[in-house]
Amino acid sequence: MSEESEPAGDLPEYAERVLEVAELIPPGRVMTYGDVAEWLEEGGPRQVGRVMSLYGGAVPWWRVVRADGALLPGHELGALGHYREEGTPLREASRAAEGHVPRLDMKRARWDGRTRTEAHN
DNA sequence: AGCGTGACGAGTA
DNA sequence: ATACTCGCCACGC
Repeated sequence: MSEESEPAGDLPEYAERVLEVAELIPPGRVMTYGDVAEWLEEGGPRQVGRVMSLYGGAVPWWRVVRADGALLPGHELGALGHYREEGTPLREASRAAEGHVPRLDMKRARWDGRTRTEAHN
């Protein structure tokens, strides 16, 4: 009573917004944590990351990635499976090191939110 | 109230 | 390209 608390079963408004953006990202494309934060004009990359860590399971979490294109620690193979399935531009190691998980090709995979779905080839 | 931590990002060495 | 530092901001102890 004296203080406000989050109603169980519902998410904080900020979290809801973040998840909403995550769902907007078209398949084969990704957005960085920083981009999402900027797009929301609120919070920062770390806040977005926190939301994803807590509630990301309800949305295509693999489309929200780090700016350097590294896959999520602990979910690399899971994310990689989705990327291959969606045709997300990956930057496979030219060094052909086995066991080395490829990183995302941010240059091509990064989505600016222009609903552009156009060809990048 | 202070301190450490984290699904971050950019800059520097 | 990798490693490290600093800035950022919310949360937990």
